[in-house]
Amino acid sequence: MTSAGPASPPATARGRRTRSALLTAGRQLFEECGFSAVGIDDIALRAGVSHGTFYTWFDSKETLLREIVSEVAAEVFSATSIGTRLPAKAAYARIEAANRSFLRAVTRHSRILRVLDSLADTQEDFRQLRSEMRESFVQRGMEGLIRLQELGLADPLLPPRATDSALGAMVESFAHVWQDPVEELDEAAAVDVLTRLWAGAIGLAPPARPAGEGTAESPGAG
Amino acid sequence: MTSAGPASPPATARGRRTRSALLTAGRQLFEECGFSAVGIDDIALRAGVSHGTFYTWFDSKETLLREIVSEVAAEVFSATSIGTRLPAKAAYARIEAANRSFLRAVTRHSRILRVLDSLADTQEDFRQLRSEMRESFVQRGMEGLIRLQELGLADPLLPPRATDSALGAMVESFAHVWQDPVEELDEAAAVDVLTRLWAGAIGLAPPARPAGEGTAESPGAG
Amino acid sequence: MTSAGPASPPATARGRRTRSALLTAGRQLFEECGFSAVGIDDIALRAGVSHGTFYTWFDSKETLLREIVSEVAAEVFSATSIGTRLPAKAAYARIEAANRSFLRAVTRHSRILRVLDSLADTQEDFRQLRSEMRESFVQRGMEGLIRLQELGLADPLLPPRATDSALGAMVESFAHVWQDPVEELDEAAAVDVLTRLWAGAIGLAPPARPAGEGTAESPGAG
Amino acid sequence: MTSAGPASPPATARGRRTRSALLTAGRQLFEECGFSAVGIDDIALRAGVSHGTFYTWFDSKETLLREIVSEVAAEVFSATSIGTRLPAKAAYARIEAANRSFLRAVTRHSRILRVLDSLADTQEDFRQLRSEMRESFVQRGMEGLIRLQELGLADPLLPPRATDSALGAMVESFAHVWQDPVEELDEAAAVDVLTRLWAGAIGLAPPARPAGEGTAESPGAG
DNA sequence: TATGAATGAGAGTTCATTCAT
DNA sequence: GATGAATGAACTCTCATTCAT
Repeated sequence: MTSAGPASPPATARGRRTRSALLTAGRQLFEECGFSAVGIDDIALRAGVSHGTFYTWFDSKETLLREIVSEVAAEVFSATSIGTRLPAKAAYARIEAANRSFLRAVTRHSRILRVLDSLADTQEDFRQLRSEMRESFVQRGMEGLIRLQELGLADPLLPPRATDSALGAMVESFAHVWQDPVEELDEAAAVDVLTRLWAGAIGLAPPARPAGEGTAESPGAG
Repeated sequence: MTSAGPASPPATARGRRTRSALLTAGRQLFEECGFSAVGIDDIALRAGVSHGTFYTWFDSKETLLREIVSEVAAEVFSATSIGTRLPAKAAYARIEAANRSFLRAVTRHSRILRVLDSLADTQEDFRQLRSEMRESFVQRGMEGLIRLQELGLADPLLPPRATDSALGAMVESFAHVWQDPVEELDEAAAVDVLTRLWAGAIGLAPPARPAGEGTAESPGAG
Repeated sequence: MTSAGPASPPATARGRRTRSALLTAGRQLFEECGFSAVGIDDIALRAGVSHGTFYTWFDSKETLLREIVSEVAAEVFSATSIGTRLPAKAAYARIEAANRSFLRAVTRHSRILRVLDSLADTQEDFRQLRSEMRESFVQRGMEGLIRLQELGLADPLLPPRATDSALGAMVESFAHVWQDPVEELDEAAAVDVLTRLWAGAIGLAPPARPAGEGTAESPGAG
Repeated sequence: MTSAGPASPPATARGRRTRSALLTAGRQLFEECGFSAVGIDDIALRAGVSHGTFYTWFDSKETLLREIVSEVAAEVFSATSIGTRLPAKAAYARIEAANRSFLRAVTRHSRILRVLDSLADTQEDFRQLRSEMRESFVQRGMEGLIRLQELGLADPLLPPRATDSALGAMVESFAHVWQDPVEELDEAAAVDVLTRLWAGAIGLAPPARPAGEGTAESPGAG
């Protein structure tokens, strides 16, 4: 009889608090243990409510994840449009800005994005979300690359999509690997390396005035 | 987890057959559905043996995966040493060879590597295996890069570890993304693009005589 | 079961409205889905009130059903006394009147009576109510039958209680089966058949004057 | 991954024993408490196995019931064909035989049939099974009645389907009511009354020589 | 009175693992 | 070695009921 109802939004302050406590608890636990290792009980426990309350606000564990992931996706999407407004001649700076913003977004959400990854291999809708996030970044890059190729500033032999796909993957993966204590770079240094690599890869010369850049040598020590 | 028994190696031909049927079935299923979605039942069923027989040969589902993954790791490790013996002057060709071999290895095992990834976030020993696989590739690259920097053939400002970490991640991730039908590159083209990007990234000039390379322009159309 | 509170009768017009909305909604839903398949949520939803309001008016789901069923029982009881006042000689007409009225009552409440049936098998108080409803009908019949036997108008060999029990069950069950579209009889025809069977069963001759009975032939077509 | 498998039939004696213990336990409990009040745990407990074992043999509680009910249905169907082979002239005896056999079958399975009833109101497949059981009995009766009408031995005004539907319902319902200690008839007496009523209802004269029937008067005392 | 949130016992079900044969 | 049955902890989800506002 009872339908799987969309678990309507909270109507009171208390409800709002509970709901967001569950959201937070869920996110933390998914990040710590992965999706399937986390039980509803664990989430409710950490949120400080009874396990039945979980279902007052979410239809299922999957629904909860979907909502968490949507928030993240929104942030990543918005990170994607950074640097667009810089003037065309500042190509290097644009790439740098885009890299910084993307690196930052991915880094902040690294763990949950990996949870998403693991589900994307199996479930269609998560896969889709995953591709969309990548695609939005690749798109921006492609447009830039094509313009640079037309201006004679980038290697014209590079196929734009594959190129940006590879370079985007580089930044994203780097963000994940970077989490582990193996590397000791601060954000500025990481962005610097990635941008340098990116620019070099597409044949774009770094900005003419290399003098006194504070960031360039610090990573050299690592 | 469980320390029931060491699940001794097969002593008969029949045993050998059964064991490897389970190994194969397990691998296929893990690739198709991921780790946690596959049950012992499913594995036994596909291997054509009964339920309980699984435990004659493996202590647990995890043990099975560990063995599967070890095989893959060995292959990836060996792919890592390719190109080492080329003479120092052929830097571009060495990178190309290394990329081809790594790309090929990762591509062949893409799905199972992703299963490994998803467990590595949570379980220490899988995480370790994962880093070792990466590290072995990064090591080779670093050595090469340092030599090139000493010879004045590569950008001396690049920090070797971070650089190779990023570029290695680029190749590996590309291999995964490449599986999906979005990109339409054959292996040769993919290797070409990746190597071109790699070389450009570290400031290494492509081989002097670029004339008449069959692979270079075909991807340019995409 | 629960003895929370007596759920006092409504003191305001608004209360009266709410209470009867719940009663109506409950009845509809029980009829549509059976007792255990209906949730408090469903009832409140259909009554247009909130979840918790239900308990302002009823102690439990069972209490609600009990009240619904009581109303029905009252109607069935009163249907039972029909035809009593006809003169003794019009035996056939009396039986016919009783059948019509009982058939009508049972038919109108067929679904809820079946809900009652299903609970009566397990819960004593519902069982009791059930028997009382039957008994009241059987009683009337028995009195009539005994008189007819004394007058030599009915088969003296028939044990009155068993006879009326069986014939009463016939009418009641027929009412339930009749709901399904298998049979295509209108009420008049149904009453006619049942009464004919009843009268024949106890050996009572149908009314002497059979001429021009409108109902007799219509069912003959079915 | 794992499919809802049909829970294959037992391959060993132990399996057979367990399975039938569950069947028996389930039947007893359904009869005692109704369907929804019985839990898997209860069934397993009474069968003397762990609750997980239930699912080795049955997919769900419903599956179990379906199997129990199927057995009953088979018995009732076979009870339906009794008396068919008696010679046409022995109409009364045929009806009596049919009634005895049907009454016996329904009586033996009274409780479980009521469980079936309660589910039939809501679930289509159970409803179907229920109608089929009734229909098979009604069919036999109709054929007999039509022949008797043609021979001038039964009231020609009675519509055959409705008549037999009503009379069948009478026997069946009587069987249920009869369970309760209200009535004190042995089987022979019950069959006698029902058959007498049935015969009378359709206008068939009882066997000419009623002298010295042992069963006829004993119930008359009740 | 009415509301919406919280509760928690308990339901059905799954599945890695154990074990007698 | 292989088999098929048994196990029971763990899990997701439901819902009648309570309660603060």
